Amino acid sequence: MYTIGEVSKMVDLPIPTLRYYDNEGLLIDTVRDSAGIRKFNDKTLESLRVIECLKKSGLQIKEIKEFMNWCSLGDKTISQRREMFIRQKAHIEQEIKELEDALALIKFKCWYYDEALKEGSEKRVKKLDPHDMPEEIRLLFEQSHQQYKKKPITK
Amino acid sequence: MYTIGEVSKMVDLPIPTLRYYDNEGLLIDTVRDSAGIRKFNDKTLESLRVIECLKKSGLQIKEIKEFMNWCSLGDKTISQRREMFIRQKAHIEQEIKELEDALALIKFKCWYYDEALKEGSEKRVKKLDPHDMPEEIRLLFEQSHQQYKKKPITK
DNA sequence: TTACAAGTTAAAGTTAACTTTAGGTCAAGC
DNA sequence: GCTTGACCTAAAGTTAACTTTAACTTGTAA
Repeated sequence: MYTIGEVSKMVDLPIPTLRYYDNEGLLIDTVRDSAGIRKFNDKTLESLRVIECLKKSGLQIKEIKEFMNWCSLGDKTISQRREMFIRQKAHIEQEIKELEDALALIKFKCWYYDEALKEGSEKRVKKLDPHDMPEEIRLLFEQSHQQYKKKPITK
Repeated sequence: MYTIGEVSKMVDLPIPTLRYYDNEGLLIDTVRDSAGIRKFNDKTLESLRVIECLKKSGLQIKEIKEFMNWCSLGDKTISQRREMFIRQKAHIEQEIKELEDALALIKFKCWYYDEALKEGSEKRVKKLDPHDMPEEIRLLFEQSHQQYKKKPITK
């Protein structure tokens, strides 16, 4: 059994955040001692891991609360819970893909500014055509310029 | 030259968001016609791409404004801009890593609930030891349980 | 017994990034 | 000449997820 301060240190979350989660109904396995002090256990740690994960996958606190509620309703909610994870899997995969595209642009810019710094000026590299870039850099450029590629407005 | 409505459709951002960015000083190449109407060009589209990317990398609007400002100051700010991209590269790589760990937990849970659904109950799979899981699933489990691994509180 | 450390509450405050509202200008088409 | 659609502004409103504040309790140590 852990106190709120111990859990706070273990999972590196502020105490008020843990109280906030508890008040919002995200921490379903908590108990209180006779003085009203919260007592957490290893299930709480596992819940906090799942909460972090579901937050990262794009769920809001109230949706996570709903999920925790399903958990406490037992086997009859298995298929809802399963479907939520399937949805959030797709969501997080999309998010990673978008971050990778952003990373491609950032890597391209790192190269761009390396060149500019070497030459003391952006002048040359600014007007460089993708065809004249090193293969690896051109691929980064293209990956980061997939969307809204100067396509004319249809209608 | 594009109007705000055209740009809005091209980049799929609401018109008020584009005005907001402009007011915040993120869109440095914009001009106005005699009636005060914004006229955007291809540089604006490229700026919006960079803005999206820097937002994804964890920068705030006011930091992006500062960056745009450096851009308009020319060659003497090249090394600052370069260092910003190097920092944001590290930031976004860390973010991707964290999302991948979250994804590992989600994939594990997908498997978990697949099993539970097959069996009509969580009972068995809930008390399963990692050693008795399929190799692939055990790896997901371990990847998602790297942090705060029941380590006792040192002081 | 007095101080302090760690817990408690309800309620108000914060923050960033938009988003909405209300009111106004302007050019084109009927 | 009047309506419509697209633009403009300043200012107020929204939202989620905390975070802070102020006041209180409780258990241990000096």
